[in-house]
Amino acid sequence: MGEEFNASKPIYFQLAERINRQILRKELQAGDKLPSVREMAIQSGVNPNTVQRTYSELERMGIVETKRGQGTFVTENESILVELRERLKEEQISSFVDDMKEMGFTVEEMMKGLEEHIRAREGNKA
Amino acid sequence: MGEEFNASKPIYFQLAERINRQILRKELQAGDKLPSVREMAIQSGVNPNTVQRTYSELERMGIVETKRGQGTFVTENESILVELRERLKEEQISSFVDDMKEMGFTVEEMMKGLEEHIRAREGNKA
Amino acid sequence: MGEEFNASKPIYFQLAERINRQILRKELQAGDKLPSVREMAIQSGVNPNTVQRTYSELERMGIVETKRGQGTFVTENESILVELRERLKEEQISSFVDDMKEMGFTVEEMMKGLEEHIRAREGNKA
Amino acid sequence: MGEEFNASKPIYFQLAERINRQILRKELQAGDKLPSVREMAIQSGVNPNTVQRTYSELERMGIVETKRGQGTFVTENESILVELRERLKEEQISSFVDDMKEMGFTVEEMMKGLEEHIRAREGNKA
DNA sequence: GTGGTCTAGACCACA
DNA sequence: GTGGTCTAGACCACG
Repeated sequence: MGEEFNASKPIYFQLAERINRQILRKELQAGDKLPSVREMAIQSGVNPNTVQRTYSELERMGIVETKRGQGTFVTENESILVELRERLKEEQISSFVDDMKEMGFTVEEMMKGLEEHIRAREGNKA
Repeated sequence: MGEEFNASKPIYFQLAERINRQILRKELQAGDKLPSVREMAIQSGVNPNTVQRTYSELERMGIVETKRGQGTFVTENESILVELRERLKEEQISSFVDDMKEMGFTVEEMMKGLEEHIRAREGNKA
Repeated sequence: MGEEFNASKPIYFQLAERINRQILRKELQAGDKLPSVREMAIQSGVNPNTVQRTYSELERMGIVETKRGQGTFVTENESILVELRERLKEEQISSFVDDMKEMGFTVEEMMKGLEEHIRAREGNKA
Repeated sequence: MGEEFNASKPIYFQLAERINRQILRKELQAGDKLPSVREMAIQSGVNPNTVQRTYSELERMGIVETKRGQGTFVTENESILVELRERLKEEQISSFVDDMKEMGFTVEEMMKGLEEHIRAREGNKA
């Protein structure tokens, strides 16, 4: 049943992250219906209240929309999804750069290391 | 009392990571004495056995050397420290790339995003 | 309850030696399951944590592999077992030669004594 | 102050072994005076009664002789020393062979391994 | 059930 | 004082 949850961040937050990634990877597309709160609770092994909170957060961010009596859907507003994509990219990059700096690496080392890493992996694309 | 520990990775492991980063940042230099097991236990708020395990792991990796009755010291073998630096850099880069790919980003997006991020931060150097 | 432990070397280490010898003697073969940590603790009369440490060391050496929730098994990688055999043989020989030299015996005396000892024991094979 | 004592064998016995080895290595020769009980007790960091027992055992074996009012001396009876030498050699060899057999090695492997070990060490004689 | 981690508190050898 | 080992007993994640 997918990955388990981490104790360091709130579960509702991790669940939201997971859904966001599914959207980014196009596993969930604009307009797709999300599982119901109860179903998602069972799938994820968490309390329905937790799922409810996750959906609320996602709705607050404009990523999903709830239609009374029908369920929760990925927004059809593509620009929001584009923003989401940009925001997550920036977060990831930002924490990468911060971590590297915390370890004493210069930006030059990061860029050079990244290029080498990618070049080395180019042969065996997964 | 320094940062707290995360529940997702073993404490002894996180403590080792922390020390490794201190070494990378030259806060701990070759030959420097680490706090005694008991002292580090108090500083970190963990059990002395846990610190002991951390120090053992670091010793197994060659990063640290213990002198009986005297304490634990950062190895004077600079080449090991250089290797450590390279290994941690590669690990960090590797997990960054994997995470980004998992989120559906291409290598081009990563590189471009990174460059932009760095350029944007160049003005207000912290 | 098998043999008792010696006070001169750590128990976890002696237990590892014992298991290594069982593997060399083919009492434990590649792929065989070792007793669970708790069971081995009872059999050996030591604390489960001590057994855990023994198993960890063996795993670090590649001699044993753990499958979560299933148990600890002798590695199927035969070449590691061959290496183990060679390493232990060399260690045993090395300490024998060193001890003999420390007692003032020449290599000629060692070889000759060994040959005689073996020839004398050849008649009454145990 | 030399090596420490092991908890697995009685201290008086280990002390006797040590003295025997000194005799084998000619550090103590026939007729030499051993340190007084009190002095040896201090040198070795053990109780004088323990040293006394060691000397008694050595005397029972004919290896040393006590002269009232003068001290304890290595026997002048060379044949006893030769016997000692032979006995210790045989003990060492015997336990080596038993250990190797316990680990599943054949006598052929022992001999071949020993020869190779010695040949490899011939270049850099200590 | 399995192995893995952590704490508390003890004892040891070494210097 | 230092690090190293051991025990007792607890809790966890995984299957």
